[in-house]
Amino acid sequence: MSMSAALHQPAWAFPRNDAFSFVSRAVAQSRAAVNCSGCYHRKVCLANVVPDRELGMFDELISMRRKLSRGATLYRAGDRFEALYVVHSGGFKTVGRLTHGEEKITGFHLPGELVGLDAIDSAKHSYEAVALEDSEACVIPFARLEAAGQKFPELRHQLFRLLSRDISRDQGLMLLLGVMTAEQRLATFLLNLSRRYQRLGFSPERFVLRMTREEIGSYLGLTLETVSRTLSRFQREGHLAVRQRDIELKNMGALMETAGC
Amino acid sequence: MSMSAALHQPAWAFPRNDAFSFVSRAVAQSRAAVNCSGCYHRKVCLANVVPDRELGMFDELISMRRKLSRGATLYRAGDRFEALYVVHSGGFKTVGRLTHGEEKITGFHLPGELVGLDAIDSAKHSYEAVALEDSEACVIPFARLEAAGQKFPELRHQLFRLLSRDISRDQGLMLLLGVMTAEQRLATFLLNLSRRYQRLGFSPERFVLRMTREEIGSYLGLTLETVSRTLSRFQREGHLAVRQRDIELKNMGALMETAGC
DNA sequence: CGGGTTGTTGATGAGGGTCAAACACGGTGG
DNA sequence: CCACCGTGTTTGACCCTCATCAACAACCCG
Repeated sequence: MSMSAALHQPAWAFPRNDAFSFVSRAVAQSRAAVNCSGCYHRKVCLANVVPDRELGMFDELISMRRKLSRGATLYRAGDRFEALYVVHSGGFKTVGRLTHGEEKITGFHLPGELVGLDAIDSAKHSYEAVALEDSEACVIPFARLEAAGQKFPELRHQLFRLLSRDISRDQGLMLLLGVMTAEQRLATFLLNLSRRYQRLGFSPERFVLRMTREEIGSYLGLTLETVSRTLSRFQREGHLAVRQRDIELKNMGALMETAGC
Repeated sequence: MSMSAALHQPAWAFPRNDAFSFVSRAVAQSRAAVNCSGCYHRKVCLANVVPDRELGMFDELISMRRKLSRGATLYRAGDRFEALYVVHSGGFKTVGRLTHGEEKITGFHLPGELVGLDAIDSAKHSYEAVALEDSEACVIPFARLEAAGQKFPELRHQLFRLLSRDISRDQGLMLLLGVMTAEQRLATFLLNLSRRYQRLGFSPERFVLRMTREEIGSYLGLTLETVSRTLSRFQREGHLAVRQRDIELKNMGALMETAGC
């Protein structure tokens, strides 16, 4: 598992909210300037199945990029499903609501990841996607994407794979919620984040959590207090160092041990 | 919500294991005699997007039907992904395993439902599918299905929808596992089963559980004792009558109340 | 610099897990 | 036919993890 060569600067050093947004700075504020060919994420995104020379096709597919400030919603439960979204910068959470009002976060989504797949079936969103910080999302009208799939079998297959991956991911989370202790859940969560940051070219050992303890707790089926206490315990045991949202994993082996993988 | 006209006899009266297998009796034991046009389930199955006169296409698509006796596995974790399965008779559970050996059931699958969607991404099954009782599953080679999708946009769209539906389902279960009490989980579970039986033309009020308390517990993130106790409590409160695996929901309203939907 | 949000830590208790005993039911074989 | 066994279920007693309530500290931003 080699450190990505793309890691020019320590993620640790990034001020909050800048860890990813430097990418978007480069493409400026315009909503129209969507250009997959030059996108920093094209290798980890939906577009990565298309050979570079055909990336122009995506520039037509992706009509625009939406900018959302922290707390703004990409879509709400009940909204008509019209498009999928690829996180371009920042990050999102998807939130499910039980009719009684209790909320639970069902996923965190980093750049390059696809959001909104659950709504294809009923043509309505049943969850809500909220920006964890100032973020950008590329809008992919689903009808157009499906049509493009007609011409590009590779793209179609990739879509199937991404849907399938979401199912696997959710089933993993179900396992976590069903059988793991608080320690195991948190260790698993941190290691998962670590892998995803690494995939994006950041340090897998040091990163900035872009969600609150409460949000982590909601995702893991724990209270914020338990999250905080468990983090403290991990720190006491030397597995990691945590200061606010800055995390340094000092002993990934031990974390894997406690995570049970 | 009208009772289905297909309900000729009370599900209650069926001896165990016969609730669904009468269907398969009719098609005999042969592995080759797969014929969607005459299938009892064609209206609730993948095939339902294709007009009746084109159902013949499916008879070529679905190469065979596998017969499995109780406890037999349809596929194992690690198996190469080659086909999806539609439950034809009986029922299946999908089981996930944490490396440490702890198991958790991630889903129960009744006739007409699709199994194996999680494996498209990695081309390997990461879970295991086991027959809950003597069962049959139609085998749909995925490569062929994808190819057929090229010609039938309706079919392709339906596939996307089914994948998406699985995601929704899993996210619902995550909510359940993350925030619900034991009572809420069990009530939700029973109501969900009820709906699915109704969809198949059986009574939504009286049915036979085809899984053990332990399996229910595993699915809901509870122990078998808690499942048993909670069922007893529901019975004491008059919400249902339970004798072994025979369940009669006597007060669906109250159950919905406690389920919180 | 102050008020709001977020995070830490402690004390207490409840929901549900664990362990244990006994029962119900469906075979199986004498 | 009944004794026997194994699996599945019920119920009780006890205990542990994590939720709840509460106070306080740290940080952030205008």
